[in-house]
Amino acid sequence: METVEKKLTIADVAEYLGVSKTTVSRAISGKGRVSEETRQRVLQYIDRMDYKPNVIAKGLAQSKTFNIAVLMPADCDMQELPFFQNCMCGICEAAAKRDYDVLTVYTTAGGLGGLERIVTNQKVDGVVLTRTLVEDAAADYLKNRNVPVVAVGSSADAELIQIDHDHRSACLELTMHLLKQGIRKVGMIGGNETHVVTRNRFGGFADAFRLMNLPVDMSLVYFGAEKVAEIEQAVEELLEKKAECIVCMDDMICNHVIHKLREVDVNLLNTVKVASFYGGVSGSILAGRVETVEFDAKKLGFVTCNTLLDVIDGKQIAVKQLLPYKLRTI
Amino acid sequence: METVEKKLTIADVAEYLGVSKTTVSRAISGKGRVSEETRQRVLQYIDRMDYKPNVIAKGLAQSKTFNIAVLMPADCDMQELPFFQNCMCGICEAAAKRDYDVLTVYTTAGGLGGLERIVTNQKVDGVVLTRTLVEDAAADYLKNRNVPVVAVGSSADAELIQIDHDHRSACLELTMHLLKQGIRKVGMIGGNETHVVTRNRFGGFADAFRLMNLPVDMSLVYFGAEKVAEIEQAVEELLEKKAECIVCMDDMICNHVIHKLREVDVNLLNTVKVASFYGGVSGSILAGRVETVEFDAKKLGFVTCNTLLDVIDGKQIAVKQLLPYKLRTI
DNA sequence: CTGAAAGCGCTTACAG
DNA sequence: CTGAAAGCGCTTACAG
Repeated sequence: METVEKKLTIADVAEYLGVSKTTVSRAISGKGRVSEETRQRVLQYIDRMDYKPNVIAKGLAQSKTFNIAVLMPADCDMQELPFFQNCMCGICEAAAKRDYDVLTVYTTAGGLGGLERIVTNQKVDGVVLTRTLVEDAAADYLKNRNVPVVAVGSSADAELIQIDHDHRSACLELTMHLLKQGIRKVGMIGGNETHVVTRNRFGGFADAFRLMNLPVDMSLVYFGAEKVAEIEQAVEELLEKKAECIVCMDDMICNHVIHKLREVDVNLLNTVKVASFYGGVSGSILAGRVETVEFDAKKLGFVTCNTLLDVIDGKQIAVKQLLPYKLRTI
Repeated sequence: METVEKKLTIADVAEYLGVSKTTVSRAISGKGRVSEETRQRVLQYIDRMDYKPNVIAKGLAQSKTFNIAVLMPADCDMQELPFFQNCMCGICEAAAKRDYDVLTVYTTAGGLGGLERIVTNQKVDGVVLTRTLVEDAAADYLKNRNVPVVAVGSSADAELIQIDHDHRSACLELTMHLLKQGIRKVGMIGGNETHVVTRNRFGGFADAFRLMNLPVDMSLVYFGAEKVAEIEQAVEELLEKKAECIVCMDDMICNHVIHKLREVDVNLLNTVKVASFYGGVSGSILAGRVETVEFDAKKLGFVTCNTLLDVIDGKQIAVKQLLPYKLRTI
């Protein structure tokens, strides 16, 4: 019933049109001179026949794979998952636009995971790191092998090409926005203090106070709030200390802070301001007047992937790129 | 400083050893006769030199890619994410073991997304569907193109090879376990009633009552509980109706049920039993004596991938495979 | 058991 | 502008 028609090859096209494979190849790729007339005949025919070049063969001839690998943490927790997922989505989108595909490789912190296999098997032209560590075995491995790498987020490694949102400036601007409203008792709840991103955000926070010639009250700053109980505890203390505003370092913290505030008093959000870094994960829970800096993990992935492909194409790339952010009230 | 040594090829190996490429190829692949002595010399040399065959070239020669694609929903919500993520992890693990790699393709319900590109570009040998729909454009597309497909979960499409946990038997056994303890007023809170999995689980629930010659009290059964408020509402009603036990359809429901029960009375878990289908997502929240049926999304992915690779290898495969489950108290 | 040769489907100097 | 030929790095009938 169903005939499995065999795939058309460049040879078939050439034969039918009475030209050489060379000519067909050139007409398609756009490299090398072909008369406009011949080009049109070729393009028209392949369009009509729905001919698609075999990317694998093309790759072999050019010593390329048209694949990139994305290193995903195998050990990330539920909170971080949406970030990586959105990031991945953006990467795939950018890759597809340039006819690249994306191989997923899982690694645990510090390990190489499936990376070695994929590299020695020569299945990718480059790699994007979605998580950078201080001692990054994967980054080192790739550097030694001369495989193009770009990282999502900030890394201390000055040789590693990296793309990140400008967390410091963002937090500076967010805080400034609060201070300019006359708010002085600003609380902050953040996660792991050793993370680069946490430090950058706090840096911006402190910058704002400095610019306004105000002291930052460290008794209102809480780091390491990773569990619900810790966050709620911090909120309680901040309320006791009469904080006028709470700056949250991420979605999860923000959600718990809002939840806690409402639990204490449904109308508390009218008096205590909440500000947050917001990845857009759980918008439905937020409903008050929350000042946010919005980040777009998908766009971050998109830009990172494009940068990697530029590197693969041999373009000169800035080592560090910072993406813009927007302030918004949600 | 750093010399970029060019990759060893089969020709280099052959030349060094003074044999033909054919022989080297055969020694490595194990196909075709080669004297034991020659084979050893080859294997030893390539091991010493750390030679790895170029998988792309191998693929071209065999008209294979050694890639599979995994279709991921671009529009899934946070609750479902861990399932897909774990599934993906298992798929990648199984693939790597057989020297395959995994391309990720995002699709929105009903669409083809990047699938078409990847198929016409001939970049994969098969596809795993992580979500099956009633009207599945992707499944149809692949079927028409004769590309091997295997689905995670249950599908109504009788031609589609599918792997799933045995939700019906699991829920039967779980419910039976409760009934045998003398519990009679069993409540159930489930999600979207139109999902195959929800129906299967409810089917098992009802089966248990039937086997015990007991009626199922539908006033204790709640479907469509997707929001927190709905779940909490259901819990309240079940408490009013003096339910002795609440069977939860998934992790999220279970977490909210436990949370709600504790909120009403910290010790309520001692009197009201909770039973749940459990993917192991947020164990830390669970702490009581909860009867669970545990499912392992990672293993599901692992098995599914292996099945797909078997299909690709031309093996005969059962259309439907059901994975075992375990009852546990956590 | 072993090898020369053709082939997988492209690209790209090189020559015309 | 166009093409014959060699090459990318493997595999695999076919012949010995």
